[in-house]
Parts: sequence; C-alpha cells; structure tokens
Amino acid sequence: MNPLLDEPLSVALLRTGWAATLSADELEVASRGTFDRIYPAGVVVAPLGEVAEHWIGVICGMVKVDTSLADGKSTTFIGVSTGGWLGEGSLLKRESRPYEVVALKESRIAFMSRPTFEWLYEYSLSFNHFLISQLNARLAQFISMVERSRMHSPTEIIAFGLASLLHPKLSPSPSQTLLISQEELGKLCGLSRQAANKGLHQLMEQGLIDVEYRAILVKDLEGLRSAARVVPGTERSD
DNA sequence: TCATTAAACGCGT
DNA sequence: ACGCGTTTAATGA
Repeated sequence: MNPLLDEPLSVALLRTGWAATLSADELEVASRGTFDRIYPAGVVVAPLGEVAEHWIGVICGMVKVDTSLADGKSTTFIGVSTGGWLGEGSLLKRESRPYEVVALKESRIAFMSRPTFEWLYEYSLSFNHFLISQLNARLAQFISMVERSRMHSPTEIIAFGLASLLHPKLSPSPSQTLLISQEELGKLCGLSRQAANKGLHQLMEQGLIDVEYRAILVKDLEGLRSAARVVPGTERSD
C-alpha cells in the first residue's frame, strides 16, 4: 500500500539529500552500515538519555523530537518528516541524547551506525557539505522559532510549522500531503488544539492549504513561507 | 470584559 | 479507536 515501506533500503537511501552526491564506493559503505525498522504510531524510536550510536533517518512517516517530563507532559521541539535526518549533534559530541524521538505515525526509520557515520565524516567531502548545510538549516529553524514565539500570531506559527515539515533541506519529502492530527501539529508548534484549528482554517481561507480528516494538503508552500514571515507593523494582527 | 486554554462531549471516519 | 468540532468552566490579560 505504501511503496516506501518495503522498498529496498539501498534504493531508499538514494533519495536522501546526502546520498545524491556520494561516490558509488561511499554509498556502498553507507548502505552496509545502515539498517531500518518500521515503527507504529506513538512508539519511541530513540529514548531520552540513550548514548547516541546511530544517525537517524526518516525514510517515510514522521517523528517528533521532544523532552518528556516526569508528570507525562512533554514539550515538542521539532517534527521531522519523510527524507529528514537527525541526531548528528549527539553523534558528533558523543553525548547521551537530551531529547527523545517518537513516531507520530507509522514510520520507517533508518539507523546509520556510528562507525559508518564517522567514516563518511572522515573521508567524504560531500557528506561534510551536507552536514554543514543541514546544521545551518536547523540553526536557522531554531532562530526563527525563538523570534516567531515572541511576535507571531497563531496563524503565522502554523504556517511556519507546516512549511518546516516540508523544508526542502531538512525534510525533502516528495509529497505535499502531511498526515498529522491537528493536536500533534499544535504540539509541534507550541499551540493549543483550538489555536491550531483556527490557524489551519485561516490558511485554508487564504487558499494555501486544504484541511482534511487526519491530513493537510499544502497547495502553496511558497505562500506558506511568506505567510509565516512577519511584515513590520503587522505582527499580532491576525 | 475579552481571549485563551484544557477538559469533556458527541459525531463522523 | 481516533480525530474533529463544539461547549463549558477556569484563568489571566
């Protein structure tokens, strides 16, 4: 039913941003040092505090990165959807993960072993280019999040969140359809369910998306990006 | 007073 | 069983 779920891993890796520019030899090493698993919705992919031994890739599906508190509450940092990779920071720093990774829906997750990651880090220039570009994009994302949380309206925050899930570098998904509940989208954006719902409908009225049951269809990604950008003098004016 | 939130309820998928 | 729309009650600006 979903071809991405049972496609051979080596083929799936070819569609990732970092694999495209690797040599055949490098790709062979990368492929041999990577395995994959399918996770049902709601299952922990990488627990908080685990010593990072793998780089994590979302072959298909969607995960959230959050910190879970003792009382069951959690704050979500980011969502990573199809085509995105995460955890390079913990690998490079040899630290235990300061966050947990949870599947938001059934997802196929790839794990690249530390030795393989370090080999690519050591020997492949294009892999390093990819890493820098990814870290740069991630940094820009977090800077925008801080800025945004201080001055943007809920609608703009939702627009930003949706655009982030379809970020060409961080989650280069070929699909423009996001299968995510409004509550989870709200969590990803730090908003209540009501606020997420309201924002989605405003964006729908602007013709940027279609809202469907369990799904959001992005019709105009560029429009979403500009909807997420604050124009001086218009902030907080819903 | 007005806006926003979590919790609860009922309906539809 | 889950997601979505709505209501309600509490909270705070």
